[in-house]
Amino acid sequence: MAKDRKIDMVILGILAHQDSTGYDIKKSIDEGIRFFWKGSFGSIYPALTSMESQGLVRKVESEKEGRGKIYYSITEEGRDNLRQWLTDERTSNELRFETLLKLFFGGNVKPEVTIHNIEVFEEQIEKELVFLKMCKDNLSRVLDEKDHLYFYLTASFGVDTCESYLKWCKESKALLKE
Amino acid sequence: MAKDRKIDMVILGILAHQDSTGYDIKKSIDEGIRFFWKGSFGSIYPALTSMESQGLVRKVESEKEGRGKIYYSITEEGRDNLRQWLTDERTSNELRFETLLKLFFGGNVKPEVTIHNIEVFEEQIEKELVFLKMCKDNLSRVLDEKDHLYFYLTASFGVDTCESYLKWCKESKALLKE
DNA sequence: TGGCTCATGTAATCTGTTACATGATTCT
DNA sequence: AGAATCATGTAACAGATTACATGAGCCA
Repeated sequence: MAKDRKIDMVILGILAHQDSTGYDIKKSIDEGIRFFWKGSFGSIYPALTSMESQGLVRKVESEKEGRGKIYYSITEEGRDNLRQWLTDERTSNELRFETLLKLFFGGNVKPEVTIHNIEVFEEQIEKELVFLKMCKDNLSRVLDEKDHLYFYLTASFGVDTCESYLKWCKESKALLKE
Repeated sequence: MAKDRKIDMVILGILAHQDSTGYDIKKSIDEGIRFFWKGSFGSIYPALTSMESQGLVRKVESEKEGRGKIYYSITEEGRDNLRQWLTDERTSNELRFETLLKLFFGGNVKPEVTIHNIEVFEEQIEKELVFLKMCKDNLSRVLDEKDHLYFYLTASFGVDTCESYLKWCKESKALLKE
């Protein structure tokens, strides 16, 4: 049984879609799931090494001696592992919003400080929303490919959530300005 | 300058509202901010010890030799630290939703598996929503006390967000059932 | 030639969780 | 008396980030 390390599952999921280098994996994370997951080189490379020794992934022989670039491919055992995790009901969902922490403790500073904090949050979310809408839009045009419906639903979640955040920001600022 | 450890700020924020024991702090976290923040005894007690040696909190002389129970109080330096953090624009907001990860990689299993995962998520959120609505409701009746408006806004964020999640769940399940 | 991005990897460190150990107090 | 909850604390470990070290390939 594989460890419960989530980065392993992220990597397996990405490799199940297409062979990738560690560098590619980092990009896939940053571009595809950054709204709800992060990953650094410092976790990706060691994970690849340990997963190779477990037989979950394997190095693809670099054609034309691509030198330096190391592509990884998922093995059948890796796919089994991935499916097992996907089927497992135990799922942890965590929010870690420092903005909400600062809001909760807002009574210790002037209301303007909290209003400003909300505005900073608002700007972050507005940027994220632009990005997510673009993803959703692009995906809506290629829904014929199997995996894309899932990518689309994920992007939709992000869009809906961000819009809900922004609505709350406006209402809260109004309440604080009273 | 204090470390950037977030648990320290959580503790300072709670102590700014009222003197507490480590045990109380854990309860406050679980009851007040669990929607977006977690904390365990294993992080709270060591943090209290180190913050005392930094002069950010101090032990309250336990009247009547309360034996065993150790109340902490925030110091002026602690308050300064808290306000400094509240005023600092740098704020990290992170989602870590395993459910979305499983959704994103849903192409590797039958649609029913993903639908079921969404349903599990839905149930979690429904429970959380009941709790958050209760908090919001209670707080709406005591908005006269200074800090309560901030608690109320935080609970509102939770309610709005959960409702948005639930709407998305319904729509996504419908799409997947096609 | 200089700078940017591509690309891999390691070491130090941080932060926190889990599990355990221990015992007091309160409720039934 | 026994169970549940209150209460504090430690040790082992997990999981990840940051900064660093290193160097290739490409473009202007």
